[in-house]
Amino acid sequence: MAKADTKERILEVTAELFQRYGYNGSGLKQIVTNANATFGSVYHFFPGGKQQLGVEVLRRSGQMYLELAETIVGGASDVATGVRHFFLGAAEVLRQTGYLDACPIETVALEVASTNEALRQATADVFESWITGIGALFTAAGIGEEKARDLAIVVITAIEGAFVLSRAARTTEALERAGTYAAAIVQAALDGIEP
Amino acid sequence: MAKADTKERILEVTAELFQRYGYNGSGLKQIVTNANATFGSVYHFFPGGKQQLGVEVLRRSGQMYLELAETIVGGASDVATGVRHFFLGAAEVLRQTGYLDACPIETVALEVASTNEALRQATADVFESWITGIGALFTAAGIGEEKARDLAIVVITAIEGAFVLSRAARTTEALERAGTYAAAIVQAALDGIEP
DNA sequence: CGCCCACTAGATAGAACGATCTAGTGCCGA
DNA sequence: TCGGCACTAGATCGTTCTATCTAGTGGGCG
Repeated sequence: MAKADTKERILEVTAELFQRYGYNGSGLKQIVTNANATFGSVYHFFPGGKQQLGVEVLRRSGQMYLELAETIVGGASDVATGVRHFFLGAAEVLRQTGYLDACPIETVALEVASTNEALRQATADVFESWITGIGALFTAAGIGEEKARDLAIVVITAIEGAFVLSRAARTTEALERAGTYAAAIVQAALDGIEP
Repeated sequence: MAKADTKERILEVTAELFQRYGYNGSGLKQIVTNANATFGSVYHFFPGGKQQLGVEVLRRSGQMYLELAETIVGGASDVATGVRHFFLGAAEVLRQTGYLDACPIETVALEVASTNEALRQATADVFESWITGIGALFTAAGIGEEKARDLAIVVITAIEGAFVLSRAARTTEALERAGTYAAAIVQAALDGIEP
């Protein structure tokens, strides 16, 4: 067990720490301790240091979270219901983890937006991949491409914003309300109503 | 000029740094330098250290931002138009500051949500005051109290989420799209349509 | 005038930060 | 069997962090 892929353990632990405490709040020392690794290992696998580790973690977390979203949203009877399920599922995870686990890249995105171009670009790429991925689900449900992109942006902004309020208040109220309205907006688009 | 209220200068500078770089990203040294103050001054006015300074800055910024929102939203011909104006105004400010100035407390809120109870409570109080304040504008426009609160939550989550995407992408697209849909939701409530 | 206290000034402590370095371990193929 | 290389181990460097400390300065009030 101690030998099992050190690089993988570092990535997993860092992803968890970033999600909970952000980039500046996650020290290399804590990463090394939690991953049962050493400084040598970190700089062997990530010669670019903390920044390179950060970029790889963001990419990885971004892809995993998109896959989760696609599974839940695409797995429901219709996309509007799927969107609703995703918000409620996120609320449940947040509550069960003591309001620790929300979006895996949001905190980092805000922290580095104006201080680290490489990391900022990584977070921008992740959000764009989410917009494209969720938008594809909407077009597959019969919504026009341009409108599907707009809807995807609205749904993603809603959940990101709801995470902020819910984590601060330690309440799932924001996620529940935002989920209701996001689902309604998607339903209206399915019904062909213009915004 | 150097004598003019040192405490005020510290608060102003810290508010600006928090907004742009977050709590962990804003060092006391940088605060002291930018405010043309000294460590002694900071610990004289804020004996509780960085945490106390943070709490006061959050309260202050939260109140100022609410007043700005109330002015813009309440100053339009109707609240739906006001909401739209606020999103577009925020987009303009963001663009003009090189994607630096978004929400004054959002970054800090995410950073401290799981690490500092006093600061977390301060951010929660600010968000709650926003919900109450914006909700009051909606009830004044003829919307029922319960629905007004839900609408306020949705509008605030929308703008917070849009700030995340817009700062990361260095584009105002998210703010514009979220603003359009947020205004539409408020308009629907004014028209008496259920979500 | 002269004292007092709010405030300034900046050196310094002590811990944590990211990063680098030299040794050393152990597996794998020739 | 042995050489090489991927990887581990952890001491250490210089910096930065928050916080504290002593020594002052200066303006208003008795």
